[in-house]
Amino acid sequence: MNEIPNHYEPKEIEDRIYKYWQDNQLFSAKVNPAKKPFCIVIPPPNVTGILHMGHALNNTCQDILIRLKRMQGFASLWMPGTDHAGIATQNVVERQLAKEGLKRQDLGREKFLERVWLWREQYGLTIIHQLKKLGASCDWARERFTMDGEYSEAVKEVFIRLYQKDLIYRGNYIINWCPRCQTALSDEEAPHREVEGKLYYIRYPIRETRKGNIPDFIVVATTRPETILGDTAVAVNPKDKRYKNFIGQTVIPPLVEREIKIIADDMVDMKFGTGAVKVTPAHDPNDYALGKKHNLDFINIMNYDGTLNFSAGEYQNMDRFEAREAIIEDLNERKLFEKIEPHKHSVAHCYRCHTVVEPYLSWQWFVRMKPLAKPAIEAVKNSKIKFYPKRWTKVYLNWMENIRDWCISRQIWWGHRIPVWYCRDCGLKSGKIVEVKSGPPGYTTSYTILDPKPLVGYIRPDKCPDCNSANLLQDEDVLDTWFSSWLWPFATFGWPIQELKATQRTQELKYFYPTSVLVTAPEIIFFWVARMIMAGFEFIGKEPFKDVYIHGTVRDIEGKKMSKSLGNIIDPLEIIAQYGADALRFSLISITSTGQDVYLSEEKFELGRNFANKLWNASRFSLMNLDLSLVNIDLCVFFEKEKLELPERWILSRFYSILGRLNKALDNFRFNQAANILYEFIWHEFCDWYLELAKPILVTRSPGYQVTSQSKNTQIVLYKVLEKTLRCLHPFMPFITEEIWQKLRATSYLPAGRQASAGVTSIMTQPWPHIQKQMVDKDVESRMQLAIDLITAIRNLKSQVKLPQSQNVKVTIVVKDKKTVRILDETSKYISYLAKLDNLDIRSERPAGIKSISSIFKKTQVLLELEGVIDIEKEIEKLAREIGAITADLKSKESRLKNKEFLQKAPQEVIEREKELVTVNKEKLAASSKILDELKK
RNA sequence: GGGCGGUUAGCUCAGUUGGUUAGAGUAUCACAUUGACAUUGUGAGGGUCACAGGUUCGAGUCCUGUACCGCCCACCA
Repeated sequence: MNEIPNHYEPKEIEDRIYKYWQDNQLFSAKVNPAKKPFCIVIPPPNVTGILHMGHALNNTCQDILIRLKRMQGFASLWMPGTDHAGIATQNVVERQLAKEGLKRQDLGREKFLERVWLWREQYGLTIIHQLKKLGASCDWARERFTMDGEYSEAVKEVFIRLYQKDLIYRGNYIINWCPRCQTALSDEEAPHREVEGKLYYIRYPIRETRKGNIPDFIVVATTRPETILGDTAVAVNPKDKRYKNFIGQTVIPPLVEREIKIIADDMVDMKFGTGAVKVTPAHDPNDYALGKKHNLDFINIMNYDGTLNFSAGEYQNMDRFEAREAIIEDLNERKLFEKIEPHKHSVAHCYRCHTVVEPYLSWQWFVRMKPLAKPAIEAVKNSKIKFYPKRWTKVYLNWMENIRDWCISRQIWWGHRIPVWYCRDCGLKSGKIVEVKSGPPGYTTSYTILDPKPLVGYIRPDKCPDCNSANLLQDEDVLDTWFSSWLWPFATFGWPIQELKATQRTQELKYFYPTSVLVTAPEIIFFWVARMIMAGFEFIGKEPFKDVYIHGTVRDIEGKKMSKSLGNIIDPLEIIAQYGADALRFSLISITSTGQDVYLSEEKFELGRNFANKLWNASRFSLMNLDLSLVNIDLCVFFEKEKLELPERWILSRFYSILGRLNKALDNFRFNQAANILYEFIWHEFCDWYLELAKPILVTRSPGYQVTSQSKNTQIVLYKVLEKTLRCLHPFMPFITEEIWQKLRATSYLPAGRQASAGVTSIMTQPWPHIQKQMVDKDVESRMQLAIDLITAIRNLKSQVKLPQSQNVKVTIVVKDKKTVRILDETSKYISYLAKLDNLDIRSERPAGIKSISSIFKKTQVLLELEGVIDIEKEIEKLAREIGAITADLKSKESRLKNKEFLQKAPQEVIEREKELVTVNKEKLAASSKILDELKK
């Protein structure tokens, strides 16, 4: 086994192992009535996506669960796929076109879509390859794409069903418009960001003055002066005494040939600005409401691209921000500009291109959300669906209970086209379809359709039911990407086609739905999680998943979100190349506390790398010293644990102790805790103590080597613990555990007959270790712990006198307690070996006249005898300090034990422990004082 | 304006029903080194658990308030 390299080299191993898993279809999950299902649907990454640390964390969590459940005997399915990401993907392809000097309109819709599909074929699977690098054990045969033919049928089906239930409608409302992407956005797609804006105070001249005490203008405050051009009223609060006489007056908005009224409405906040507000119903949601209420005109002043339109008069074709500047200048000239104030406020931005979003009045399709939200609220309230950590429940419910209708139409080309047709003949004739040229000359005509009476269907209708015309026009818009992703947990199983074909697909949906856990980031709760829950109840009648695990956001070391524009990205693939996928996974998981954001820097991956290397070398050591023909799991003879030596019984007990804690942590999605339990066990128990104790038994050349009849047991126990530990670690570090396990498994040692029947073997398909309570022995653990503590105490003493640890010394342990003496008899050989002692003397009294330094540990006193080396003065000083500390501690404990309330109210075991400590401390104190006296002589 | 999270060692963070002397990783220092591993080993130093009150026999942990940092939501003209 000397050919095993003494450093773990992930590069050579990972690709080979991943191929082995795939070649043997180990990720595949099938309906199996004998097993319970466990299913996770992947949050489908965008086809434009490249793997970032957020993905790495997200998918590592999922892979841990999937691999764990697979080992635990579930039919464990991880459903993979990608999202077509309408706006994002269209933007990417448009940028590509721009390099060729083209716009999408130059190609036309069909050709453009061909280009997008081509792009998808070329680059769209990048992220899938990257997930494989990470070790994701998805059932790749099932990979889905939200634009797949089958999936698109599901989207259409859903649209039609909702339309038929009157849960989808078309209407002319103020929506969020991105002038750069030139499409409507949902509220969630237009997040608000705080900006340092300005508040402009502007004078609106009053047409006539009835009473002399009114000045000849009213001042309004606005952050968007360009919208003056669309003003159709000025509003004040009816309770506002300042403006009592203004109500009903006519004013002339600056720069506009128009007369508008001053109206009164409670909505106006008297404390803000001047208490008078300009009303632009076509460009502000509040003003829109006022406009409806007071029957105002709606004047749209803007083109799709954010330039001003013909309603803007001399400002036509100016960009909205240019126009703002120009207008302020002109107002200044006309003495209608009062003042300007800095004003912090939050402004909606496009979530794709970060352009400032414009509230824009337009015809769009909406989903009525209140009825859909009802069962989705119920399900979370009665814990049918649980959030981990719990606090997200409140966030979810708060959003759900205040849900607003969802704008689902997008004015882009890449996506599911809305399955709606209009009649061009009777529509145009009745003036309900208006043709508008929105772009520069030569561009495709776009249609503004005003008539909300569409023909909704699965396929294009032959003719118009009203006028029999075949001249039909399909709605130009496509659906919001999230209108397809919200169907992910069931559309990926072929819904609704499976309803028509009562095939295997139906069974699969029945078997795997509701899925088990959804693992995702908080940013996506509203976009996706909430909507999936609504869709699940609406279309399947059941929740889409039982648990929602929300992990934190990955940030850079300064707490900033990682993003390309900030240049603070740590590329997971580079980390994989440098440290290995296992190191990436383990590091990420260990430093991510449940639900807490992760602050990442590159050196944090050394944790995982070092750990992988440690495990590799511990295994290497084991493989060098194990007789695999003896210890192979299939040949393992039954052994009685009573016949084992203490270290063997100890490590077995420790393993089964941590297994319980590990299971509990995993059940509660405490991944970091689980990882730390394994790290601690492997490094600081298995390697630091057990392997060290096994050396003199296994390694002939080891200094303490002794032939013992126990060596066979040692081998078996070492093998067993290592093999089971590898299984426990496998979900976290799949590659290295498989590689070592295969070496350890050494199938060549299997008898010929067994080899053939064994078939494909992989740690992936091994059972998760079972709890064995009888192996946990707290008494064994405490006996071994005493030895460990004494060894540490001796090493500490050596360090105090600056002796190398390898220096053999004489030690006396003074102990009166008979039970402890017995334990020491059992463990003295381990203590002598690991603490490197020439001689270990166990006595009941401190030998008179020896010069030594000492350490007092519980009831035992450890003396290190070093003729001539001892610095008596220093030792006296140290003892005096110790005596002071013990005395103080004793004092507080004794007073606590005198406190009646403490004795009455504290649990018995706490009181016992305190009493015990008082006795121990008293003995310590006595011993220390005695030594002090002796030394002083 | 509302909600949520954070504040613990120089740094990054654990700490699950309140109970011995508050832990890890990392950095620092000392010592070690030829057979598992320098991606190592053995030790050491380093903390008023943000602050102020309160509940309790007992508070890093529970309650109230304050400060600072961060995030989310809201029709902040």
